[in-house]
Amino acid sequence: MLRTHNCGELRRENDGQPVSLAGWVHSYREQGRELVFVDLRDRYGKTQVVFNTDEDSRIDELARKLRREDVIHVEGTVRYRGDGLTNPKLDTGEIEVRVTQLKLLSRSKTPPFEIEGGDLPNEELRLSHRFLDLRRPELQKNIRLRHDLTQAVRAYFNERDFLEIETPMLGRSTPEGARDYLVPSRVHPGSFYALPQSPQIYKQILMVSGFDRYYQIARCFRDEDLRADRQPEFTQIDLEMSFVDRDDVLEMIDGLVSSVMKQVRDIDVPLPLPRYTHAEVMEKYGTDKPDLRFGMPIHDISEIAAESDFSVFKTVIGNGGRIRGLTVKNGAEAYSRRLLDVDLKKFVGEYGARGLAYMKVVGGALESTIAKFFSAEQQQAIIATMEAEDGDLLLFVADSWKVTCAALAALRNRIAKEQNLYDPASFSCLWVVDFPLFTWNPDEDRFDAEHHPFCQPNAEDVEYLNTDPGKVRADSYDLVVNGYEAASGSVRIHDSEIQKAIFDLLRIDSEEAERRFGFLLDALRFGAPPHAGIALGLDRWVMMLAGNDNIREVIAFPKTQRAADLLSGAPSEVDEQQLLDLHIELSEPPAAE
RNA sequence: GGGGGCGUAGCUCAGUUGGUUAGAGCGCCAGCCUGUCACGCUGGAGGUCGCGGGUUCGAGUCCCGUCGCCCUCGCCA
Repeated sequence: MLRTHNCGELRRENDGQPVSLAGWVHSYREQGRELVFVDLRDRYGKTQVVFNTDEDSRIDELARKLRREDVIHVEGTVRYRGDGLTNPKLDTGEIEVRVTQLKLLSRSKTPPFEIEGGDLPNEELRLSHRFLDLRRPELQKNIRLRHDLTQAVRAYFNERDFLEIETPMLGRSTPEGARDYLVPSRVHPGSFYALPQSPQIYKQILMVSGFDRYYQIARCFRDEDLRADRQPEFTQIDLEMSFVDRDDVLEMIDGLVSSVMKQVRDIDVPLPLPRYTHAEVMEKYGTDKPDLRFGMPIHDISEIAAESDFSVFKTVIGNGGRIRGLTVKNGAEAYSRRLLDVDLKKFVGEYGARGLAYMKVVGGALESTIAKFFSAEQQQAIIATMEAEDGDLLLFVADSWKVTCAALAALRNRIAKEQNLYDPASFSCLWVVDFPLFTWNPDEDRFDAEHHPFCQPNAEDVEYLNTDPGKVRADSYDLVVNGYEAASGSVRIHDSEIQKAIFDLLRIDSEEAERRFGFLLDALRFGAPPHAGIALGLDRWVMMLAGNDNIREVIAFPKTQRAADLLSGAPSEVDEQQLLDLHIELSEPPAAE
């Protein structure tokens, strides 16, 4: 071993002890020719080491050549620094190591950015020099947190009879859902594997095989556009249970969430986590993943507006639309006319809203350019419906149901942030249940599965399967944390006849269904237990627990928005021979250098 | 595919209505300094203003195109 201690553990009690340390030169301070201080750093902390000619002039000579990020090994003696000479900012600040032997293990080029202190460099540089970026304490902390979370998850499931089972990365492409990452087969010309979007089918088959309780920290791949909270490869905490119903899964995850939050961040989560129906949150918050760290629900004034003289609202209602809005408490003064007419209007426009109407509540009545279209009685009705008081600002979107949802949900999040309506360090966890089983796809003239095609219809709604499929609720559930989808799951179909019926509704004919999912259908015909499961987005959980809003901050080697790895240079062109082996011919030659 | 933002020294940024030799802080290099710890002091080096084209007597600045990064809509069973 090169070291007896790490750089974060020496204390005054170690005074006089001979030690050896190794690490990176974090900073370097020369005091005249014969006294040199170095803060030596490793992932445990920093320790000041001292070189002094009194001890050995050769060491001192070498010490003066040290530069930041050089890797060195020192031997020496721990010494209390002396009264008035300690540094309270360092855990090891009461002591220093007086060096008697110095060895330069590795020289460092001058780093392109500072490891600590100063403004963060742009992300491009951070990603191309990720090995340096990862030395920063923030990322070290995040990666550590990720480890802690993963271990807490494993411990929780291991204690409850779950088996951790791996499933294939090279699988079959199922064109439903997200775009697949494809891997060409060398031995089967013209055929491709797909990287898993999730281990969905395999884990269901594991239930059929009798494994009863499965979990996996599973890497998943989706070739879709990236966002701040989305990477093309990401990690799910995936699990599946047999002989359970919805509530069993929800309770299991309630326990997981509270246990993990307590363990890794000492956060107390009251159980059970509240449950809302999909219909309820869409009506109240306009989204299936509401951030409930604050209130500000959506209110609907369609009925009042229909009776008013305001033709813009009446036309929308005549076309089957809705007039819905938000009440910004004490917001009347907070938003200037310019902000409302330009910024916020443009903002809701991104979600398809053609306009943003606003009113202020002043002296118990409405003040607005459109107030004149509403009678005194209607104004009172609006104030009552919006639960508004003097000084409040009312914001309205008049549009289709869908557009009012999207625009107001986004607006609600934006305003809450701007108005500091919540503590960003707080947590709100909730379940959303009873999602619709299908959504109508007008482009393809058919229904699409809202969750995935293996989701069990709610028993009460089975009668609508043939008459009104849009009405059928699914036995599915999402866990929402701070406005993020943090987990998603469902009770699965374990009857091949029902599964076939669902495929029919999705216009996947039996031949096609057999071709795509035959192995699952076949498995379901050999004695499938009722089963249900869920998958949690590990990266998002770590991100939230790290107090971050960017998933790249909790992934060691993330990709850019264009799915490139700036460190390794992936994706890259390959040799002609590799393409030949894979029977691949490029339709367009790559651009010349 | 659409919308928005950014790109000037190694890093973070400033740079006026288009006008002399493009600046600052940090970092880097050299020297000085025996108790520093954001050390201090003195001096110095360092620029394809992302790239290409255009307008102009003159472009970091204006116009067109293009590349990269970020946010976002669509997309993400």
